[in-house]
Amino acid sequence: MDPLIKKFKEYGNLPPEIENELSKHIKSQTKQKGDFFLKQGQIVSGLFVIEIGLVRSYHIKDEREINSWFGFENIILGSVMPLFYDQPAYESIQFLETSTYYYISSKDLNMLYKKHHEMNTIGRKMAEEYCVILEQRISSLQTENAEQRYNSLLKFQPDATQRISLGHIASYLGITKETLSRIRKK
Amino acid sequence: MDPLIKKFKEYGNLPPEIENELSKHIKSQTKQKGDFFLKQGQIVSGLFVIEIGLVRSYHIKDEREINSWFGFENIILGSVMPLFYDQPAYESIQFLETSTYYYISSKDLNMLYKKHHEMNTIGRKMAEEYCVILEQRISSLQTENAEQRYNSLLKFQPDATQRISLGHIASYLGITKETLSRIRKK
DNA sequence: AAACGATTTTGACTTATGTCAAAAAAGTCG
DNA sequence: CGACTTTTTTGACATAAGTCAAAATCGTTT
Repeated sequence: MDPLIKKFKEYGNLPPEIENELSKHIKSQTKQKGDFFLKQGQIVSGLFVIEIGLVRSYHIKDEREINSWFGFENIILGSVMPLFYDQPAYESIQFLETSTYYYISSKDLNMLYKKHHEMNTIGRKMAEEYCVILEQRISSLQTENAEQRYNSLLKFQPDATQRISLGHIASYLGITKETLSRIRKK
Repeated sequence: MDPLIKKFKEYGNLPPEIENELSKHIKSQTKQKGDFFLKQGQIVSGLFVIEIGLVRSYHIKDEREINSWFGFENIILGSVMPLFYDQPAYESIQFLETSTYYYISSKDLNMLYKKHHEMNTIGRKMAEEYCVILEQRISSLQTENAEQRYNSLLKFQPDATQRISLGHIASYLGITKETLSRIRKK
């Protein structure tokens, strides 16, 4: 079974006929390090799961790249804005390692949401779970200093430090690379 | 029509028979300033809309109250954690003004989600929209300094300054009340 | 109006983090 | 391997924000 369907099934019941139809809309691709899944300003987007690889999402603010999340293997990934609003993506999604992933386009997914109400239970739960993750990140940014935020990252995404460059991690934590370098020295 | 149903209908189609059933589960209450909708640790929760009044959500961290959001009139409000996970609320929700609100319990809402798949379309869209709001807040905390975050708040919730005490706003922005007082003096 | 408590402001000082520039280290490619 | 680019580290200094304590202001109740 492809990894995206497997992931969907973790969130709710997926009747065989819907699974069958869904599977027709799922495609697999392999992209090189540095390639994009999605570029800021595009309306076309989708949901995906990485089988092997690593991705980051970022946006530009005051001519700087701000990393908003990192995506590891076997996690549902995507950009909420173009999915929900049919609006241009606020963020770009770029592969940090050569990656193989399975995806469904926003267009196809929204079509399935309309056609099969059961799919919305899965969609609702995915979105609700993502809300909880976002709330934790807000709490971390709101109350913790640089070192505590770094430790939170180590705790929840331990391999981040192995696979992601210091500069990218610093941006994600909302600090400079110099500060992160000094935190690490300890 | 009660404000909660009206709000639900903004997110998607609600067939009359489901609306009718839904309306039986919606209750209205009036609470005094200082009263709670929900206390940290409770599993029982729900979604609500305030007709008149104001509410805040907060949690305790290192013996301090950290405000996570403020809820004004005619906005869907609630705590995602107990709704999604059936787990104890991470946050408390307390009225900052005497408030009249309409609510449905998590239990009843989850029952309706199971019974009527159409309801999940509404639930999915509410959660997705909330994700977008949370992402904006993350970006603000991640990239802006204290003064810029205060200006962002003024922009998106202009009456916050009129109705919410300086201390509560400072906590929401992740700064001390002294710092906010100095920003305001400018 | 007086008295009380809570909230906000102010001042002096400390600490965390940012900035800029340069050096060191690590990674990449012919 | 050696040259080149990118990333990380280091140092000196600047700035933003926190801490603590006291005074001022505001709100509520009698």
